[in-house]
Amino acid sequence: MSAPTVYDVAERSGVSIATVSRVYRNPDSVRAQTRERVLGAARELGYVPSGNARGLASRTTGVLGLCFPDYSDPDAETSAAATDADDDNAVMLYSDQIIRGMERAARRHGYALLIAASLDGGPESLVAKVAGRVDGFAVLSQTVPTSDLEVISRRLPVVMLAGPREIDHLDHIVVANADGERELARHLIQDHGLRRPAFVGGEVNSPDAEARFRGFQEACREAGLPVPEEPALRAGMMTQAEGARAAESLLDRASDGERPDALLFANDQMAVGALYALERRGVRVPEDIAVTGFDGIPLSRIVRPTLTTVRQPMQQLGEQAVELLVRRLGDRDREPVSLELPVSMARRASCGCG
Amino acid sequence: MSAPTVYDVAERSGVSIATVSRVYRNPDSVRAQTRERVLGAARELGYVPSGNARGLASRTTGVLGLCFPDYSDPDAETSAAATDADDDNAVMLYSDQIIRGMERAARRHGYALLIAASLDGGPESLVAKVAGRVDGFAVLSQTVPTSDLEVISRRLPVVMLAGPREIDHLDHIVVANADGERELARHLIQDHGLRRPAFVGGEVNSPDAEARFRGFQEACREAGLPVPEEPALRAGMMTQAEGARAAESLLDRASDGERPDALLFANDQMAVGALYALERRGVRVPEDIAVTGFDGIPLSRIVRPTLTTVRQPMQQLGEQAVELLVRRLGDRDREPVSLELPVSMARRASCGCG
DNA sequence: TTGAAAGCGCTAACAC
DNA sequence: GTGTTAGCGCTTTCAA
Repeated sequence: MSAPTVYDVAERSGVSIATVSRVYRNPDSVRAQTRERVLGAARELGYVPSGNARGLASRTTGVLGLCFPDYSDPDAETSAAATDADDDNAVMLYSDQIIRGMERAARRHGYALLIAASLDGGPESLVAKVAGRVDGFAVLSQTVPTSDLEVISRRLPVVMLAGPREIDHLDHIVVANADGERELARHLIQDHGLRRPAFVGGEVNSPDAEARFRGFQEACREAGLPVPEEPALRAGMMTQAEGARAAESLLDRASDGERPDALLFANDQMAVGALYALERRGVRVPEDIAVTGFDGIPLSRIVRPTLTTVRQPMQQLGEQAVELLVRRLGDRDREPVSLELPVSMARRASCGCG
Repeated sequence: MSAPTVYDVAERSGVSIATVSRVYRNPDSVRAQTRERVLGAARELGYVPSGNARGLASRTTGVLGLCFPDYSDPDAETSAAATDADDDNAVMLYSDQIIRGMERAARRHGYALLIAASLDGGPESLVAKVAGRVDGFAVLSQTVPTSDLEVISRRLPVVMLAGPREIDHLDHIVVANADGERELARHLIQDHGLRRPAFVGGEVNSPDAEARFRGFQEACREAGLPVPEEPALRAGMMTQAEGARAAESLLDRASDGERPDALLFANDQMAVGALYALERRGVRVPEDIAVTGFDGIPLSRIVRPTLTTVRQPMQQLGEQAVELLVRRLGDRDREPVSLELPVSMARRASCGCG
């Protein structure tokens, strides 16, 4: 009593397996009466076509994939307002937004979406699993070893998301990190008259953080301010805890005269952590010091003061990823493209705009 | 030059296809030296094992699925605070939370997650697609015709989420709708001394909304208030727009003396819509009238006044769904279970707790 | 430890 | 319209 197959359905409805197959793949190519008979038998038997067998025979799966890292911030602080632990789970992460964007776009094109967060493994790794079950997939940068992608991308379309273009024959989408941070810094300098901005970055190998730093540098240059060679500080994980530490260490480090008048963080998590730390030390934001983030996570709108930041269009990123995959599926030989999605600035209270 | 297969790898590394297979399935059963040779050949060739072929041969996919309806509120109003359209996309939907919960739990168990939102179709429907590619899957109620589930669940584990138990041999998880609403109403009546609460429900066939209404009734009964037979009003889609309309119509309908002093909505979306409508009419919340929702969507914390509501543990729902699936995969004959997840109340400003 | 061979359930020519 | 017949690429006994 194993699962019924086309053979069972065919036998029960007195047709050939080819006809059964047709009923599912192309109903109109079968006489209505025959079709009903087949469908009837299928219900009675509890027949469900095997996606595997189908995929194997037709060499397509109708599924697109996404590999992403686990983006949750393990040491997020609970804000004063959000006393309920449950609420923190309601914060939307990058991955959630990308998934949403991809799922919708995929649906429009008739695909389902297979998702898997990174997990290391030998030959039988995450990617392998996803790669073997989809027609094409998107990868968030730093999720999958480049060498694996190198191999896999020879066999199916892969689009790289939000990182550097590690493999140049792949489609690739980034957000305008440098542009966004430049505009943000320019706003602080020009509109708020701040003169001693400090940028808190991430690790050197975080391309997003580095691009944002470049934007910061450009704004300094434009404004005739000293252009730092390096971020004032680098955080490893870019978490809230590290943002808090960074804020404190930056205040401690400097004598009053040279204390920065603006802290530009490479992401919102750090900026939020800094906000808490500054509050604890009685430093007022934005009166004593301005604080900005990057990403536009929902939390940035909930903290007090609300956080001035740059919104990343993550949902769009997901949608575009699907578009590129679908397009490449349609034409394997098209030129690889590299898209840059525009970002938009959210001027809020933490820079003095609120 | 089609994709390389085990045969290609086998030939190139001078072993049999069985050995190649073993290298991927059970590396330790192959001599280290042989293994390296195989792996080397695989890289050179750009070999990626076909999930389809694998699934077909082994009758398992290593994938769990989720079918959900599209939960986005098409006519959500932009709140005064959220002037930027982008921000609205950052609101986390049920589906996002369930997906997150399922993905994490699935990952822990070594599964990937296949997701697909409802879309209608003939024999080649959404479910069929998902069902054929997974080892088991969860379905949000009202997403898939019961008759389809009936058939499919004969062949693989299905767990029903957040609805009535349509098929009694299936595992099933609900949240404590009635309990939550009862507690909420009790709070309004006992702690805030409100005497004329009105419940705004959904369609009769929305089991969640009905369960919440039952909770409301119970609270009225307990308190010795008149127990309504029916919700004061029923909304079809339970959107913000309908919530706004409901609030207005309820105010218009009653003369001042019998105007309700509390509006309990069957979900947050409607409650938020009502908040906007009341503000437009100059009715103060909670001074003139209390408003509550149900669900605990992030927006409920962002609107002003903040919305008193009942939080649904959607992420847990996803996690539990995976647990049930995994358990059933381990033992097809276990008794079907029906879990009820506890909810928790969020007392906020819109009921006067602010 | 490795190989040979028989499927897994379906699709896709190609006949009829 | 419908049936026949090869595979699709892998796992899995069973032998060696």
